[in-house]
Amino acid sequence: MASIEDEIKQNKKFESEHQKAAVNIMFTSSWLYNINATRLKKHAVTPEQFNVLRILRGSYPKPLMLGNVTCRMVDKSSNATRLVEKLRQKGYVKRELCETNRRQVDILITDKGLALLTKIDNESEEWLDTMKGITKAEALELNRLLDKLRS
Amino acid sequence: MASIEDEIKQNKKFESEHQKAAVNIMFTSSWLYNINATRLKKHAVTPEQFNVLRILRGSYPKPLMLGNVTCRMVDKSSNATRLVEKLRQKGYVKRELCETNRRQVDILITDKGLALLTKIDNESEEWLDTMKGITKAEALELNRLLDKLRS
DNA sequence: CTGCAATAGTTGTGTATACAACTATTTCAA
DNA sequence: TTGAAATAGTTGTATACACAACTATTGCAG
Repeated sequence: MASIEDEIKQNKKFESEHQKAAVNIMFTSSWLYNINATRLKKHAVTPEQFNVLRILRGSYPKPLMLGNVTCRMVDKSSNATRLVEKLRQKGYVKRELCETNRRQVDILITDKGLALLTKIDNESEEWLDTMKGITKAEALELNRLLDKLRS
Repeated sequence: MASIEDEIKQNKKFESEHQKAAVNIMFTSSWLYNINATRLKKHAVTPEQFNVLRILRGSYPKPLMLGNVTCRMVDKSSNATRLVEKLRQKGYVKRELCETNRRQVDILITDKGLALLTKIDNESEEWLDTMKGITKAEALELNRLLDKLRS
């Protein structure tokens, strides 16, 4: 079970190589997402919540305002508010009202949040295995093609 | 704004080309999805509903049982029931109880559903434009790399 | 100053997905 | 023949996203 035609049991050929590539990207993304979700499930966080935590670690020890979390997310959305609230309930992040600009909410990852990421990092060899179907040179080429597609 | 690092405003480099490729695939998938969703919005169907309609057209005039719709979907889910119900309410599909196996529900696209797809096909040049950032040869290479990654 | 536009975030509604528990029907082995 | 397992689909609950309407605060042009 390798080709995208087999994966989605498509009888007819795709209309074009370009259309096939579009479907292939979305299908492969879904495949990656599900592997990731399964791996994170034992820690009771979703891929989206995990992504937010990594963004906050990238800024640590400086907090990030909510808008700067949003614009760094893989899937942009207007829901950073609700994602952050879920993480706050679990004790992984803190919310602080900004003194100098009272419209703004600063988000900071807690020690508990950092510890969770460290634990997940330590067991992420299996996750890298997911990507080992292609060589480093091929990954490089894949990145080049995807960047070019979007430009 | 081209590279994936810029898109998600990543300060540090990725740990590896492989990890970067994983993020890049998911980001590009989200980018494609949103373009597609916007294009379909004027017809009041979602990309998921559109995908189901195309699957049913692929089988037309033979109906497909629900399970065979599910396994052809880009995003597998246990919700074909609910997607089909939305399409039925809009008059784009019909549900028929199968005579020979009463567990099974056969789904058939209606004339109205076929007409909708035809209309959307006719205006899909803009959608193909989305993919024209890469050449046909590059699309072919992209498909090869994605299929290899998943194998 | 003053009030309008811009900025930052929150929330309601509709849609979709993940998972698990559930009903109904069919198959098949003891 | 019968009852457990397999198959096909439905539904409840939790999570997340898209969009739009909303509050609150800040900035700035006149």
